[in-house]
Amino acid sequence: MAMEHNEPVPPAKIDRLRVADTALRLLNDVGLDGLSLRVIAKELDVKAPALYWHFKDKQALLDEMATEMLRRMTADMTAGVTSGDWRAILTGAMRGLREHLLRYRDGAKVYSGTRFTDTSYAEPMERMLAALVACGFAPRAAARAWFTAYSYTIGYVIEEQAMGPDPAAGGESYDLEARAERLASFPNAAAAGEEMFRERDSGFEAGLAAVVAGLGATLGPSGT
Amino acid sequence: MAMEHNEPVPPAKIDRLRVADTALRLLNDVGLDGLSLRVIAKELDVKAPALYWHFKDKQALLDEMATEMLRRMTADMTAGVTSGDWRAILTGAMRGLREHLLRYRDGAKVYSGTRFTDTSYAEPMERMLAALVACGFAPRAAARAWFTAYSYTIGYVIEEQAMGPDPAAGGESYDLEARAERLASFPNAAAAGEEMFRERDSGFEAGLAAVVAGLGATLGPSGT
DNA sequence: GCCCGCTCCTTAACGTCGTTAAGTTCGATG
DNA sequence: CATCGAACTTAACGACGTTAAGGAGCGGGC
Repeated sequence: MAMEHNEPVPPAKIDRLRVADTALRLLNDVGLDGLSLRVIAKELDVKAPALYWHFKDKQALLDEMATEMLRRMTADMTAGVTSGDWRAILTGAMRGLREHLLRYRDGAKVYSGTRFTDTSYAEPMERMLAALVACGFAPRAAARAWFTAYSYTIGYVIEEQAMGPDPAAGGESYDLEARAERLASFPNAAAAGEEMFRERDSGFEAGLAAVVAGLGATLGPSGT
Repeated sequence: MAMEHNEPVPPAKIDRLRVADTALRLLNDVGLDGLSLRVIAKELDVKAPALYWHFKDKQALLDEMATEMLRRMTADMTAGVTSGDWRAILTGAMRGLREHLLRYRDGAKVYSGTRFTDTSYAEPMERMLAALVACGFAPRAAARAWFTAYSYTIGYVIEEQAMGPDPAAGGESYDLEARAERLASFPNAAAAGEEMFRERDSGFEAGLAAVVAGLGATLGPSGT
């Protein structure tokens, strides 16, 4: 049992990836508003200014977080993107995108609108687009189809996460009764709230199915 | 020319609406990051803590800004929502939504995920949904269709505004040449960037047309 | 063996932010 | 005229992102 050279606790040097990983882990505890540099630094047993050795500012750290989220997406979504019909490919990709965004509190807010720190996004994107083209999409149509489905997914998850925790899993989140009373004279709008706030998974699927169907009809290969 | 009672400069009392209006005007100058309470207060010839008489915190002010944005949308989008086919109604509504979000810097970020301060959103929403139902949509399908198109639009404009100013109107925004070089081995992804970064208006229209077509195919009235 | 230079981090501090507490002004009301 | 509440100011707090200056540790060259 006697180990030579046993370091008491290896300080585990800090690099961009370890910082981004720690920040992503903290994100679920403290939320985006609570994610200060001092909090991240404390978790790394370091003082806040030390982070400026690895990142030029906080936005660069957030960009690295988004890039790391992307890397994890592509890491477990490599299944069957190269084959099968384009509908299954696109649907599966967007499902995976949403699923990963939901893993982190304010995940969609962190992810959307940030610029990736390297070109690691290009390879999975290339595979995706190449698959669409192989199915008969014109190259520009493939890009447009991808970005359209992407926009839908991002917008959906942003709204979803802004609503608070899923009412189907615990707390009631939004006071639906009081809402119904306020909207007594707007029956359709009141019912729409019910439709939107509940059944988030199936709601996303219904919208995604519509988007994919529409992409096939307007941008898709003419033959299929 | 002698006017009695001419106040030198009417202090123009402050209320929630005037604060939100001023903040929205400033938003285009300073951006969301630069929109501090002290800046807003200075524009109103007031000190920052005075705002706390009218709003419980900054988020309440942002909510009021989003609500005011919505009021302005509905104010000049009352045209022909009650009649016509649902495709034109939904397309027109989403076009108007995007157009208004683009009027303010970070408009989509401010708008998305905020909770409105009153029920002024319900009336236009009710009109919209009632029109869809009148065209043969089931009530829940109408709500789902609306929210799907809404998510797409929000997501699109968020990405759009995060890219920076429109390259078609002035500065080059993003270094497309360097980008092309970095993505030399990913031809489809490189071309997709071109497709997405340029032609924003027509890109939005193409995606919107696909979404609307898909909604008709999957959620729309069976007869039409 | 010593010193240089580089990497990585600390200590100290600056200015700004959202926010709170306490006090002031002022017009309406009794 | 006294009072009261609405609307605002002054002062201050703690936390934030960020910068400047410096120090510990360590490698390679003379």
